[in-house]
Amino acid sequence: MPELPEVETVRRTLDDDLAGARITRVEVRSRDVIGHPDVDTFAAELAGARFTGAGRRGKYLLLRLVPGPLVLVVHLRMTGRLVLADPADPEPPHTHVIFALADGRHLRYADVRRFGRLYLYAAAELPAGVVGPAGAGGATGASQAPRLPHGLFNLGPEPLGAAFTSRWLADRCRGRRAPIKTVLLDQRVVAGLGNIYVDEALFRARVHPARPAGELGPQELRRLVRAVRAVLREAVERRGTTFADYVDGRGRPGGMRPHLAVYGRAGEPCRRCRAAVARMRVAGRGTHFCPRCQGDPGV
DNA sequence: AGATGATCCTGTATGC
DNA sequence: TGCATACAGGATCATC
Repeated sequence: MPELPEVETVRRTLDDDLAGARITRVEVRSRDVIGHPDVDTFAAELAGARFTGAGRRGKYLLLRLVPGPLVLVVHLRMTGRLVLADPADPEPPHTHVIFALADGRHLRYADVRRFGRLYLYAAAELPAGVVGPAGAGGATGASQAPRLPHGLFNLGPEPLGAAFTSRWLADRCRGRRAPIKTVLLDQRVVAGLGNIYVDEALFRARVHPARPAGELGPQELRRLVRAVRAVLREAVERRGTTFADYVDGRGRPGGMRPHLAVYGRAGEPCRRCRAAVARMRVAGRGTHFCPRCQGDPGV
């Protein structure tokens, strides 16, 4: 499942490999993977455009192009893959979009479950810089942001950036009885965490995933912010986690999986205390944790 | 208003 | 052995 480290790894590979490449033709085989605008406009606007660089916001990949400037926004969701390949290479199953490049290569979008989406925007339509926090401190209460087309317009701070602080997190947790895991998975709170790294961060911070968010103390929140940063930094360094589907822009799997402490390790010994890693359901998600290191959910 | 559940989708794993 | 069902999950939408 591509989360921030996986998307960042794809970004880096494509930023290196795609810069300067010009699109000659766009073939959309599955119309439902194009989220905006309509398919014909999407294909027509991109034909002839040239890639200038790759960015990322949360789990969204942002491929910049000229003229326009345009931004091709890609969300891989669960099983999406964006891979640059030689057309002679065997095509992955469930290939839905092909960008033929002037140099002969193909950028392919494949997605078994077809949950992922591709969007095309004029750069001017996208929020400038960091979208999430309104800047002014203590802006409690109603965030009067209107409901916008999709999540990209309503993202919280980057977890590896300066705006993601224990104070920010504390403000989002105050008074909430929802499990802390639910809060951390909310992309409006912090942009880029998914099921794997949330479980890993909670383990590193020694916080039980089902703890009501409003009951966490300042020290726990500080630990959590540090743990989120540490986990994501290490995962980026190891180029992401591959279970079944994830590969980077060159088709290579990530190297983080053997280093995960709890995710996917139910029944195996905790790396810290040797107690069996447990699995439960929190916020409708499979949740992995160490019952000894991460204490009680309640109180 | 905040939280929960259904929805999308298909490969893989489990159950009988 | 084979078929049927459960499960995985990010984000969105409907419904408490």
